[in-house]
Amino acid sequence: MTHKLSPMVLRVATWNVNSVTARTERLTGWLGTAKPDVLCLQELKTTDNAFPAEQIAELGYQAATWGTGRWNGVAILSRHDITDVQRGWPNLPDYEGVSEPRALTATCGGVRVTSVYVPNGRELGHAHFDYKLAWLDSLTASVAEPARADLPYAVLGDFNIAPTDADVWDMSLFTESTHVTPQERAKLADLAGAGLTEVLPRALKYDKPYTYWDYRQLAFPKNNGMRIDLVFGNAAFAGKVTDAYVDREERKGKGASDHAPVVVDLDL
DNA sequence: ATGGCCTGATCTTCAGGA
Repeated sequence: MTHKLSPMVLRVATWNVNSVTARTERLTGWLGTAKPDVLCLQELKTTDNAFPAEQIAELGYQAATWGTGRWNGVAILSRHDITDVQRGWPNLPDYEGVSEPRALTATCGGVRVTSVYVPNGRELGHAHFDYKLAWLDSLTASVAEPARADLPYAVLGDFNIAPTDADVWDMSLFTESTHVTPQERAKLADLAGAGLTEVLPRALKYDKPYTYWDYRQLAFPKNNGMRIDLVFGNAAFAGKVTDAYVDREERKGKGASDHAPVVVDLDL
């Protein structure tokens, strides 16, 4: 009689919390109910010292953070030991001379993950849009090695790009806008070309798995959303996915982030 | 029901978000 080890089930998620300070209660609540093993966070909007590490630790989570203050900021939370933490990568582009905290990589729970907050781009023709494209080029260069590795690896986060027209509630409103241009979408194709496959989430309600709804104009009740929080995994990661979904329930109610978490379940 | 912006700092006004 053979003895078979039970498979390692792992839940990995990503969530743009739009200020971890304003969202601490929401975050701890979601950790308690969704119970992710690994959670990538974006838009901390605070410093490493002010990150609510104690509240996170009470729930059994370690945290690696890279936050410098008012804008940006990324983190990786894990119920397993976090090792090999890397802030950004070599040749990470600056914006106006500042190296912004938009990417953090770490190994935990048998997977390696990069939490990314891709620059917004602001407007077509803006210097920030060029920064966004250059930043994505540097991301693609950085994943070349882990994309080919045997260790499951994924880039998760707020890409500020809707991969297809179907990922926007009304494309007629985006004729001269960032987030939907061929240039931006080509960068996602480059990421796929480097060996990372997109993990597509299912929707918990309606037909579109949107991840972001503006706070204004009743966007959420009307489901005027966008799918801009994405997951790209290498073969060792993508091949082990058993389910993926957008937790739109977390977008409901008072004190919600304008983004919903994306959850990926793996059977390693 | 899920309900007409939110957050943090430059702090009563603004930049940035997307």
